[in-house]
Amino acid sequence: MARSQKQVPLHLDISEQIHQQILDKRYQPGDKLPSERELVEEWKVSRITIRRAIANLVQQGLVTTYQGKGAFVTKQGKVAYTLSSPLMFLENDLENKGIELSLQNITFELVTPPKEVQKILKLPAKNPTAYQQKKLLITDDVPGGVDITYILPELGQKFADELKQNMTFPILERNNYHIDRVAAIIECTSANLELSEYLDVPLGHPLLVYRHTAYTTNDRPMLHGETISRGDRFCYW
Amino acid sequence: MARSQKQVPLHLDISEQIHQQILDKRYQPGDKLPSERELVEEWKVSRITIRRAIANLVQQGLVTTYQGKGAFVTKQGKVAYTLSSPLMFLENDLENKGIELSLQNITFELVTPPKEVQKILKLPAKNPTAYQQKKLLITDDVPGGVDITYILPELGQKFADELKQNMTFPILERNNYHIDRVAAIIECTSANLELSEYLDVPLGHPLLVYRHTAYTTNDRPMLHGETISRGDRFCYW
DNA sequence: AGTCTTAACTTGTTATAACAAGTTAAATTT
DNA sequence: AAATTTAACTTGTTATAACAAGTTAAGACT
Repeated sequence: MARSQKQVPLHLDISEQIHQQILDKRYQPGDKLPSERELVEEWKVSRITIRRAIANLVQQGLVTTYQGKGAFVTKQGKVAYTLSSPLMFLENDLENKGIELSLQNITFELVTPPKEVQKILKLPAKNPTAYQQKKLLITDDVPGGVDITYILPELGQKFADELKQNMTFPILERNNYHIDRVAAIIECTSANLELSEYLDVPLGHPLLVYRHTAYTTNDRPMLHGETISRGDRFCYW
Repeated sequence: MARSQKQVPLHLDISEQIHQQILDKRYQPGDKLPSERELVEEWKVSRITIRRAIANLVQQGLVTTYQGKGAFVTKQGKVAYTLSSPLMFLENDLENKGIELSLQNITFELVTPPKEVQKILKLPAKNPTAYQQKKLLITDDVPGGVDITYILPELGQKFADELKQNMTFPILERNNYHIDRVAAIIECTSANLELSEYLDVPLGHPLLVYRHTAYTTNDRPMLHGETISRGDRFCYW
């Protein structure tokens, strides 16, 4: 088993070879990898090296580990958000694809938003407050995303109850708060501890961020927020 | 130093506290964290725990380590791709922002593409070949993205030299191959070994993927590829 | 002054060891 | 038969230790 004459660390060598075995279908999605003990014997290295090799695969999203059970080849499969008809209709959009979307309110409270948000929402310099809402987006009973939105205080107060149970944009439209324009950027981050717990992913897991600001007539901002979803389960079309 | 009554592993406790110190500006972007030896003394734990704590921060993109130098708080700062005017004009787009874009051809060869690509490009069942080009996108002398594109053989052959030095879309337009429509999805992945080496990021680093297919009249596909860029440096607008 | 060597740092890799904690199925008891 | 306990797995956490490899600056030598 001629190991590529050093230079490359062992753990990388091993994880790359297992990676190749996954590509070669020796281990298929859903399959359990050999246990750490077995891999230690197979490769004649210490457990720390095997654990690092598996960690490499986990970081690449190829393998998922469960304490007490084992390490399994990750099953892929992404759902596409449709962007062309804007995000407001996400609910219907997913429904068309046969995916059930439900919401769970995490927090809803009046806060002093961070500076950037104050600026975007054009809040008054003295007493700059807005409602901050955190919502968990659950698709097919699995947490798929988190929405963190800052809403102008008058709107937040008015629709507090509704906001806790429904998608934000349709509520405004229904109540004659016309959304004139949505400025949006799509980016990508790594899960921090809070997000990793909400979304049930490991620290650093890649996440898609849809950061948006909704304006009504005269370019007056109504809300600003970000919808953060699991990068392994969603994409924008 | 009442540690949150166990339950939470030490390395997480430590990385979260350092995270908080970064937010509190005790360590600012670009600053060097204390060395592992110093942190071991400060926290009275073993080096393995400190290393794990720092690894947590690295995975979240908060800290970058350099062998022999130390661990530094990552500097942020993203560049926005403009999507509304499609990607073809990326070059001008970045130029407007004062960013210099250069290309470096990695590979350019006739291959048999994977099944999905064969289908998308409507390649003939017998002898399904296309040119595969890998290009490195360099912004301000730093690798920022990789473009992997499959091009119909007749086009690839015709513009081989040009393709190795310039952006793909403008070449086609210049030569009267009109691009009628571009189907695109944006998603997010983790860096595998190959990408991590090209883009100089750690394994598993979040990456933005712009997967596109360009069609000419009559819905005839011309090329299909993906532009993969560092999630910490780019976003789509 | 300028170059080279070296010593003292830094992070990276790997081994051994022990125990914690979650899962599963066999063995035991009810 | 059903419920409970236990034993044997699994991965997760943490400590100690030694050496490899990259960086930096002080010191020695031209």
